[in-house]
Amino acid sequence: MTPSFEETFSRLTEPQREAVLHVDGPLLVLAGPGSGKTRVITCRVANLIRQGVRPSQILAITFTNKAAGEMRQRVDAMLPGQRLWISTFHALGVRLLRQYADRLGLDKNFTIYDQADRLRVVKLCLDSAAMDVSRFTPDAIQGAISKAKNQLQTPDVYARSATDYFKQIVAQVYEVYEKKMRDQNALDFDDLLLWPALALKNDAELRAELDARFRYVLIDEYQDTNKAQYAIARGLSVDYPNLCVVGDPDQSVYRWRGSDIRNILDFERDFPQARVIRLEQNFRSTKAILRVADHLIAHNEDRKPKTLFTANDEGSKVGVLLCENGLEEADAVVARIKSAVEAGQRHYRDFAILMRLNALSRSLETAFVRQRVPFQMVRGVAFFERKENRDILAYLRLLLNPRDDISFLRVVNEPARGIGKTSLQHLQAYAEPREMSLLTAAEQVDKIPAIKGKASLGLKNFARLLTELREVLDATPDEVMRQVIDRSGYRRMLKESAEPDDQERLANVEELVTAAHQFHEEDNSRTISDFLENITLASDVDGFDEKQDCVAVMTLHAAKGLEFPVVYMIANEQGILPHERSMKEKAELEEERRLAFVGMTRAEEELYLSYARMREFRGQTLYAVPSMFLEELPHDGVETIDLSSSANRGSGAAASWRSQSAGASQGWYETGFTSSKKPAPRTVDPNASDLDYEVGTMVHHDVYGVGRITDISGHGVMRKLKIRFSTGERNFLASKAKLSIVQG
DNA sequence: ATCCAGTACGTTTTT
DNA sequence: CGTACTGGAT
Repeated sequence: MTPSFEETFSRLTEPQREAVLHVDGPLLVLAGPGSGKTRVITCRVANLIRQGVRPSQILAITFTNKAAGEMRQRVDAMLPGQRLWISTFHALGVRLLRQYADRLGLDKNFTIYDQADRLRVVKLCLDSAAMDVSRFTPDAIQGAISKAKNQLQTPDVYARSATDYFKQIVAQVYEVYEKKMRDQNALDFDDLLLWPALALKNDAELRAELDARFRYVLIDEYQDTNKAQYAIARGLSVDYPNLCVVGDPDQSVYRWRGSDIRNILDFERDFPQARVIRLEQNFRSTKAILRVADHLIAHNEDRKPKTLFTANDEGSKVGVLLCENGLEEADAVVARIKSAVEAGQRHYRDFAILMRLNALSRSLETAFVRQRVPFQMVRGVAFFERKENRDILAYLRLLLNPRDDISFLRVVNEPARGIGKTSLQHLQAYAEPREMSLLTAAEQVDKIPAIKGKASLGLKNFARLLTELREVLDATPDEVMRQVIDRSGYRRMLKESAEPDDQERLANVEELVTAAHQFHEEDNSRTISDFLENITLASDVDGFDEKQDCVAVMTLHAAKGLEFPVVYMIANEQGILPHERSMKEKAELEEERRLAFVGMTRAEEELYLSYARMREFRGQTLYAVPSMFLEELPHDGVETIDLSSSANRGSGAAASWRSQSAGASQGWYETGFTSSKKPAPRTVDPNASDLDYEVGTMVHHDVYGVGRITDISGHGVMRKLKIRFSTGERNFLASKAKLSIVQG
């Protein structure tokens, strides 16, 4: 399927070939959007191997695991069976830290804490240090710590530079935070970069060893590297400065996460002998799309100008769609996609809808369900963030790392074991001075006089449960998980619950087991520990499956690196794109513009930018202002299409609404067109499932047998059915439950 | 210890 | 409009 090296090489342009044939010494490839970057990187790796470089000496860094997987596949197609190291920076960090754990004073079974976990840790720090930080949110403190780590600042270094009051508070918390993390044998995302970076800096021997091991280093999306990542790249390229970085400053969109655009802008200064190659021919988009995107990005002052060009067709003009409100925008976009597919022009997989905020996905979801158009929300991680799944994962983490107090606290009373807040306070008071994990303390609960009765018994049972479960850790990942779910009582808790949502939770937990099973099927050497690591390091796009024939919905950030025949960018309004929190500083605003640029350049043939006259926000409907970026497009390059209901009604209604006061807009709000709590009439809201349920319908369920629907509530995917079986009444989600209608 | 009602509070973007 | 957390009652 994938063409051979010769075939691919023969079709490359001159600058592309130049990049591919470059072997030794530093190389900077400035690759515009759609410039065949992936092809060039893959070919270059293949060429290195053909030139006699051992695959094990090549390290390729990608931005997501998905990109890593794809590159591995492509290289394998050209040169089958070669084992080279392709991963993200974070995955590289984990592997190095596990391998060199002893040398760095780490326990190699460390747990990786995500955003939510580290916030818990910060809160624990604030509690235990009894600090008055009411002026600052834990989140702000956590953010400051993360930023410090991105800058390679350890607590002592940070403390020295802490000038203002906030920083002084952060410095104190940072120190306690680090101690807690060490006690719990946990590392956060930033540590996965910080530790390797510091190790390379401080351990000359280790640095030399790794530098020699990875003689050829290749980094994609280099414009989005931060200081720690830069230090890693640099440390691996001293004795063997064969560092090839690929990127596009105009696509740098992670400044807020510590990325430093200077890394790419200053590459030539860091490596004066560097070869610089520009890839400016675009193979992806039509002339019309490229011209509009290029015109927009030219408004950024802080950039290296470049000339993008394409030999592709002119194509149709970029469409700017005006809608009445967010709901109609979602409906209109989905309807247009649907009719294009039904006209036989396109497949659903040809379309992507891109948005600035995840919060915008809700109205889209309803529109998709209502119009019965298949779609995938590219937000793979969300599933694992559901409470029930996090609980099960916490059990597993605690099994693998008994010192993980965060996970302990999460599940010790889930399901309820009669262990309340006060008992846990006693437990913590016992454990802390003894430098003991909470689980160890629980094992010796008999020595804690303050805890007695039900709580004492509960803790003992919990400790015993974990000891027992630890014995099954060698089983397959899905089996371990099943054991956890069953023996912890979690399954029973959900199964016997009367809560309507708990049946869905049970289904989610089952799905988690399936995921673990599939993970093991793909490669049966992988363990439960690998599974957890995989989930934690997964990015949103990792869950995106382009083979499925459905419309892809994702954030602009997630869309980086992807391409689609037709792209819809929604909510092009001031405050959303650019985001209101990024409008004050010029540097931030320019990043927003780059984000818009990234979105627009994902499109191959058609591009539409929509915005609404009114947008619902925190339950209130407000007038929206079109994005300033729309004004920055070439006027003759776009075609405006008014889809708003006022235009369709052909009245002057829009003008009168516009002139109305806030009080009048409240009246509009109450008419039920926006966020009315009243369920919409059934005629405009067919249910999510193909089956038409009504109260009184007799249905069959695989587990409970035949029953009668007694109540229906909710809409779309959240449509709920109450069904009375001979064994009692139960609630189901219409879209999830395995039900069939019983005739007669 | 647990449950519930009431309220404060908040929204970028993510490895 | 949600949710996440608090403080009350049971």
